[in-house]
Amino acid sequence: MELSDRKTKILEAIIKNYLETGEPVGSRTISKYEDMNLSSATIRNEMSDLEEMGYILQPHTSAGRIPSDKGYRFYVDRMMADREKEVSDMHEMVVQKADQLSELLKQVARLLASNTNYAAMISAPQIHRNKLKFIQLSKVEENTILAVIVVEGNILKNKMISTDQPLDDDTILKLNLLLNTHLNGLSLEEINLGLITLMKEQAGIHSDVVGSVIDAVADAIRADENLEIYTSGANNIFKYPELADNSKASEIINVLEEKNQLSELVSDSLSKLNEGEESQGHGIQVYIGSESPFDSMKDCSVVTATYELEEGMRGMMSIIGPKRMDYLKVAKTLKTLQEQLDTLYKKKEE
Amino acid sequence: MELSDRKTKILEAIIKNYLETGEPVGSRTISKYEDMNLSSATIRNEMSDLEEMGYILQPHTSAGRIPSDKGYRFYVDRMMADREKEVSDMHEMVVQKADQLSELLKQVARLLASNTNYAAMISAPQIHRNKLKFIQLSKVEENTILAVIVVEGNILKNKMISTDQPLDDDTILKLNLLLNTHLNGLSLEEINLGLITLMKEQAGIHSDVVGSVIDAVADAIRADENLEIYTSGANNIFKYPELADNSKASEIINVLEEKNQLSELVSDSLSKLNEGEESQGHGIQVYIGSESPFDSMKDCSVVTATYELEEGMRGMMSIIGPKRMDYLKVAKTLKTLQEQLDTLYKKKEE
DNA sequence: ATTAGCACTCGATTTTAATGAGTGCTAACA
DNA sequence: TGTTAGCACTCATTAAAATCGAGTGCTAAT
Repeated sequence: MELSDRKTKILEAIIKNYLETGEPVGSRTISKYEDMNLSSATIRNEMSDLEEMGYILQPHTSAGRIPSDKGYRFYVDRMMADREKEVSDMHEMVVQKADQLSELLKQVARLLASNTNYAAMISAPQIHRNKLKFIQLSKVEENTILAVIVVEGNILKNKMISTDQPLDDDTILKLNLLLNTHLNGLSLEEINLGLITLMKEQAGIHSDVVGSVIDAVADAIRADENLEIYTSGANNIFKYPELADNSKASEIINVLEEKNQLSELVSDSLSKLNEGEESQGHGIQVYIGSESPFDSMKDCSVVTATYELEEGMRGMMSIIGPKRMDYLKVAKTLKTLQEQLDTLYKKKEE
Repeated sequence: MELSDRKTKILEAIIKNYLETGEPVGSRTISKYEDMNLSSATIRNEMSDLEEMGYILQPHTSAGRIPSDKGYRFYVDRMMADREKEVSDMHEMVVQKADQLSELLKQVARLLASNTNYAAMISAPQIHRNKLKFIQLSKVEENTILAVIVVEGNILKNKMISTDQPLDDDTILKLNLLLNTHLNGLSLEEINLGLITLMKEQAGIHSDVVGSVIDAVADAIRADENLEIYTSGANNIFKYPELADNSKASEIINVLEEKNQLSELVSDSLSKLNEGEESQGHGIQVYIGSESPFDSMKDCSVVTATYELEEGMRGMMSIIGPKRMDYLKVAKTLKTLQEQLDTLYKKKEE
């Protein structure tokens, strides 16, 4: 069967109404719309077709219709297409510059949640081009030295290293030189066993220090493993009765708190974006119900967007809410913040 | 009225039963206990007295009795007193050493939550004796230098500083020397305006760099402001019907997620502990219902314990659950982890 | 092709009744 | 005088029944 213009119009009306009310919508309701000069009976017939086509469904016999995942998908795709419709009732939403990256991210998460009334999360940016830039050893205590490792993108890693014997300043200077001359500018792959052995040899009795430093370097470069994620507005889900029931709420809260599933989502979303699926504009992805990469979100929709803070430093933010979320507003909010983060970066550049 | 032995026994029986069932307990139930050779009528009379004295209350006429906050308090104090009763059915609860402090804390939070079936939180340790130990400037890029600041207790703070003109290695060395000779060993109070001005003068055209570094030092020393807190097991609250109702759950989840109230709790609890109120053994504090420092926890009990990771690095962990929580087990669990963290520290020392 | 009309369905809400755990009080008892 | 059996009463909870009404599908008329 074809999706006629009229069917489209009716489907859209159903979804819009359901988004607002959260209640199944009946034929009568639709027929009362001004620009819909049809009787409820006609609407019923069309609805019956739409149901057969899989766009809507009945929670039970003799109830109104609600959108199916397919129906939502139709709506979202359509909405994304004509995005010229600007939503203008945006809250004040200004990202303050923060000297701590973590503070900035927390702030953004909070903004997202409070503006949308859904739950929000944001991941710290992941680095892509991970080359070692710089190593600095310094003596902190008699038997303790501090290694500071700087990776491209100015990501830092600190490590305290205890030594058997006290090291004098001169030795530290030498080790510093040794490490920097050998390792600077290298990526993880380029630091091979041969190189490590060579350096250990040259370090003589201090080879254990070199070993520790190299471990720290490895940690610093693949920092994405312990991907930091910040969330906000988890309690917003209680505003939507369809999510507020105990077992569902518990599951969602758990996902938001334990974060490990979220980090999968981040990887998934980032990699999809990198594959160049930018067709849907500005890298905004929508997962509706069962489209989500994991089960625990099957009653929710997740809208994700990437952001780029500095060259190559990409992170992801997302909104988690009921399927009947206000997709338009959410997309708009995400986009606004995307732009703001972008601007913030540019300012920094100057 | 006096709390006779018999009243005490009955009160304890009521509370114990309520902790298990979560239901109001009636006179008949108590009278059936083997070691309680009294008829339900007698129990009723005693209960009536206990209610008058404020230890128990009726949710409504003709319902059984439940403990009041005062009743819980009585029970907890008593329980804390004879703590020789060891609970032995502890889960495997071994803290793995982690090189990242944050990983360690997350792990502990998770252990607490999974062992108790309540929500858990832990704060990163706060430093008390905050003296500057060491500053290291290094050049990272042409116009960027990195300042690493080490404070007593080996807390680190990094800051990237952009400069107007490029700095040569020699200048950096000089600034390093300048900063370290003047500032080492000083606390926040001791770094006064006079000293700062003096240093800026000596730095000549590079006074702005000195300024930036001093800012970073200030940040590092009062690091307690952005006190990190980790939570786990928030969804456990759904296991207790009296907390699982939407508005209450929402409030609790919110507190756990937004953390700022928790950090007040941390300060409160740490300062109380520092005042030497160690009478209740091992620094374990119990807040029952309205005893809690904030309203949002009025339906919960909060049990807190401090831990000490290294000399002077004290943090706080706590369990948040229903008033009818298993106080004994919770106290035991906290104590076990306290000890483990302690051991971990000692191992590190060797 | 559209629509008015009508019987029918079924979740939700309200009403009513039944249940039973628990109380307070009184009078009898040791 | 403290303890207890007995009884009338209360009231949340549960179950069952009745009612409501939004919504449907189908049919016959336009």
